[in-house]
Order: sequence, then C-alpha cells, then structure tokens
Amino acid sequence: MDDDFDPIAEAKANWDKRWPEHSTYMAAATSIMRAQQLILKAADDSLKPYGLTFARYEALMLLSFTKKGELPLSKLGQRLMIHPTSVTNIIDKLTSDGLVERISHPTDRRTTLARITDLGTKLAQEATKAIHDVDFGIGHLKENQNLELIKLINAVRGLSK
Amino acid sequence: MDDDFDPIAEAKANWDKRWPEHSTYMAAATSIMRAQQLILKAADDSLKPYGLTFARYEALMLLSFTKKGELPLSKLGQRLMIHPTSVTNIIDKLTSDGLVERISHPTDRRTTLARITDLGTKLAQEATKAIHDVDFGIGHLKENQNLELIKLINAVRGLSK
DNA sequence: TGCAAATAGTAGGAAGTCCGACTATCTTAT
DNA sequence: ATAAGATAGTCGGACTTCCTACTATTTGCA
Repeated sequence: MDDDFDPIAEAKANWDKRWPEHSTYMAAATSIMRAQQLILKAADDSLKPYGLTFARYEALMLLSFTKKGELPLSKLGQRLMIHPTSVTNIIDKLTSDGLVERISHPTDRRTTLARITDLGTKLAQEATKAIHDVDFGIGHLKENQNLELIKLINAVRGLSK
Repeated sequence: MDDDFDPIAEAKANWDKRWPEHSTYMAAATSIMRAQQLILKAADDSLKPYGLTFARYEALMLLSFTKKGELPLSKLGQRLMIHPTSVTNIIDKLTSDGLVERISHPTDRRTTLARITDLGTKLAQEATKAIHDVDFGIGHLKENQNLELIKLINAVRGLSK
C-alpha cells in the first residue's frame, strides 16, 4: 500500500483521462476543500482547551477589536461571511458561556448588539496564544507562500481585478 | 458603506497591529476557509437539480472510475479523506436514493462494498456536465492559477517536499 | 494454537452550516 | 401619510462533519 499516495492527484488523473479541460478546476477546488478540513481541525484542536471553536473564536476576536467591544449581529455576519442563522447560533453559545452578552441597540430596535465580557476578553487573549502556537495549522508555510496563497484566493473570491 | 470592503483584509490589518509575525498565517488560513464555503456552495447549487451534494457526488464519481464500480467503504473514506462515520452517512443516502448498493465482500466479512447502480452511473454523468458548466465555482481562474493553487495547497497539506 | 491488537463498519450525539419562513422595525417613494 | 420594500434577528428543519463508543472480524506474534 502506498503510504504517501495522494487522493487528489489520483482524482486529477481520472479527470485528465476523460475531461482534461476541467481537470485543474476539479483539482484546485478539491484541494481547497481538503485544506480547509485540515486547517479547521488544527485550529479547533488548539482552541479546545478553552472551550472554543474556530467559528466562535473568530467572532470573539472581532468583538475584541472594536472600541466598545460590541457589534450588531448583522455586521458580525458580514465580517465573518456567514449566514444570519449561524450568527445567532454562535452568539447563543458564547452568551451561555458568559463570554458575550446581548444588548439592545440604542436607536434601532431591530438590531441586537453582541458585547464581549471581561471573561470573553481574557479567554480571547489566551486562545490567541494557543492558536498562534500552531499558526492556524499552517506554521510550516513560508511567509511568501502565505502571501501567494492569499493572492490566489482573492482571485477565487473574485477580488482579483 | 464600502461595498467591496474585504473582511479578510480588515482582519489582517487588525492582526498586523498586534501580532505582525502571525498575520499572514491568519489571513491565509481564513482565506482558505472562506474560499471553501464559496466553492462548496457553487458546487452544491449546480448539483441540486440532481438531488446530489458535493460530498455524495465525489463518492459516486470515485465508484464510477473503478473497473467493477465498487469499492470498500474504508477505501472510499481514505480517498475522500473523510471520517468513517461520514462514509456511512453518505452511502446511506446514496443507497436510499438507489444510486449505490451495499454488497458484502467475498472474502473479508468485516468489509462492505459500495457498488454504483445503473441509475447512479447515469446520474453521475449528468451531474458531471452540470458541475463542469460552472467549473466547480472557479471558472474565472486561469489554468496557471489553478496549478499554482494546487501546488501551494500541496504545501499546506504537507506534500511539498 | 490462541490471545492481543488492528481493522471495518455503525449507532448515538454534538457542532456547524445553510435554507425557508416568520415577526418586528425602519426606510422610502408616492 | 402610508403602503411597499428592505433590514434584523430567530425558529425549525435538513445536512454534513466529527468524536466516542461498540461489535464483528481478521491478523499477527509469541
């Protein structure tokens, strides 16, 4: 059994035989899917001791960067590029863990603000150390590889110009 | 309101202020996470008319590439790089849709084979046309961008050498 | 031979994601 | 002024993923 057999290379070979003009799209798309799994797992593992997931960590950090430590849920969703229902889900959990609290917006009664608590701030700091220790699961990359990757994914995201 | 405001660039700027030595890791990791969501959505949307998801489409294609149209579930899991329980889940659904059937391995009574049905084969062909129409959600990339992306993600996956 | 370890698959449960539907509130255009 | 449309958030449901067991079988070593 091949131990460093690469399933993506195998799939690409199958595509090349049948639909060569689509094979690199398939391989690039599949590569991103697999890489995401690896990164998410590394990040989640490093955050587990703090009771956080990567999704919740990102939300917490976003709040910690604001002047007042608060943000409307809708804005949170935009920044994290997730569905409104996912925001509700994430904030529900952060709230029940005492890391965030829901407060009402002073002038717009539709909107709810999430505000980070002192406990949330402290936990975010510790969690950041942990996730930096593994550099988001890609600590083995070089600086210019990171930059190149960001640039290419900007193209994927349609920001290339 | 900025309309082509980029949340990842914003996050990177926040990191640069505080932890500049980790900022490109954060940005690269986050980029991959977001790109995966976009690609998965594009793929799933194109497959929806056929009642398939990307995960199930991949499994179906893998079976269709084999000589006999069958593969042990464990091997399927290795190729798709997913957890054994996810394989069970995917094959359950494909089976109940009549696209695949479970048969027992002739010599090893522990293993179950998944075998693609005629219906499954036909559906896989049609679904492939649909997903090729959108080129896995990244049809706007150029060939060399695909190749560069694959290469960089091989590094992420630790295959660089 | 025979027992421990590895392998294959599944059940149950926790998380996360999305979608559709729905209420409440604000904005805008007539 | 008011009716139509946009925006904010939540609920319920569907789906996928993983993890922790757990059973059944096979392999391998002693």
